[in-house]
Amino acid sequence: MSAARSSSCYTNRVRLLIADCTVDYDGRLTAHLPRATRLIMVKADGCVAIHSDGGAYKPMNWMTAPNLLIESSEEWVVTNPKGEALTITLHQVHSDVSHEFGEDPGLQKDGVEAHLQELLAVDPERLESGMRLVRREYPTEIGPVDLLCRDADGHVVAVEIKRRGEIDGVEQLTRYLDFLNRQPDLSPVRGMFVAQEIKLQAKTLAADRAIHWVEVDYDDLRGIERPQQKLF
Amino acid sequence: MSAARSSSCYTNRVRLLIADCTVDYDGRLTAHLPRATRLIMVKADGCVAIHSDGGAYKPMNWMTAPNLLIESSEEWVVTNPKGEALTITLHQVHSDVSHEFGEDPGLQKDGVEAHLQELLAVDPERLESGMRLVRREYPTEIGPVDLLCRDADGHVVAVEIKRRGEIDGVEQLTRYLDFLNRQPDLSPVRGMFVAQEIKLQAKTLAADRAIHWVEVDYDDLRGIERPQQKLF
DNA sequence: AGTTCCATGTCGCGG
DNA sequence: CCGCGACGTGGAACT
Repeated sequence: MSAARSSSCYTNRVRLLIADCTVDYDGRLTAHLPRATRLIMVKADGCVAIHSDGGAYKPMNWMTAPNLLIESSEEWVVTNPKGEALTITLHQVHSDVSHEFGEDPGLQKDGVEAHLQELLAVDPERLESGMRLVRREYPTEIGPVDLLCRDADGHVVAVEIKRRGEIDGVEQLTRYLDFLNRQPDLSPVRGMFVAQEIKLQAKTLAADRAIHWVEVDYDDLRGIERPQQKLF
Repeated sequence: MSAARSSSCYTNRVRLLIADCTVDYDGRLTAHLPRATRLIMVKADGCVAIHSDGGAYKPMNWMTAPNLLIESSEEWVVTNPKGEALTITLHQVHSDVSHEFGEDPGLQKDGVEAHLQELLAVDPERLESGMRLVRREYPTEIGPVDLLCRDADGHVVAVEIKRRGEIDGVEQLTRYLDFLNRQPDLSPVRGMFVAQEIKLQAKTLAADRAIHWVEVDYDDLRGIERPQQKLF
């Protein structure tokens, strides 16, 4: 039996196999797929995904790169350095094609939290008059605070930024405040919860904990970043 | 131009299109894919996924069911009831095949949190000497506590079980404790946070709130479940 | 339908 | 490489 060895030797190539197969995964959990017809996709980076005809974009089983694919006529064994293994038993192959893809220019995104944070770090006065940035991603024992600022009076303000303001964001900020207020050099620290849109529940909880909240308009902020756009 | 209308009219069928395309998504955010060769997958439930040749199983862009696909020769427009839209402009179609799949028997899983809970409910002494189970899924106003136990001294212990212990698990347990401690027949209730692996931050927060934490070994627990395996 | 919570989450960034 | 938090999280179970 000749076992072809192939890991990261693909180059911009996707292989699509439609086959009657049985699948076993043994790794972070144990899972088994009884025999049926499915799509097996092998991407350029060597990752393998087994799709059924439904259930959205998530495959039923998969292995992410980097991994090693040992392929014989009836069985594929995919293993990775973490000790996970995926075994695909091929009962009948209906189709096996592969296609060359060029380099992909990649996805361009807009409107995420990181961008909001950037814009507000540049101009904290948007949050409150006289606000100055101390540090972005200010570290604490239980995680980084999005923005640490000082207000017009020189008092420290911990700012938590979300795209959408929900109750767990207020919880997160509350935890930061608990820890920050134990540091004598910072205390008293007050909180500010910032999002494009804040749910009523979150506003209520914030108010109850004396945390100010601010809804910011993303397009307004962008306008500030590129004011020349408004001149024409 | 004839626009074919097709939403949930597929039956156990997957369509695979390999095409030079441009993609725009406008919904929860705005995203754009410049022109390149990609795989477009349409599943039986009408969901659409656009894959490049790398980057694990997650597609670069997608629309989950239910949605409406309006298809012309050069452009596909996928919309859903939430007002999101995916527009695929087809510059050149290299391949367009579809395959009939039978009914899929579905995935069989093992090793998830529910199983951990079962094993610990059978033998709570694994958590602490003298621990006895009062009830699994003990109901509170804000949700069920995984295990409610009594320790060797007869004090009530609320146990939260996770596969991996992170900070929000500690938050969840804290909320349960708040509620449980308001019940005079139970109070004082202490918390115990249990997982196969607990992150340092979660340990820190738990310790800060006087919540004990225990890391358990899943294979050990299974060994207890099937001790006969060890006899041979 | 709305909400909550799990997930083999995946992904990207900063230390 | 690990730790941490965001994500168009997705998806399932439960109210």
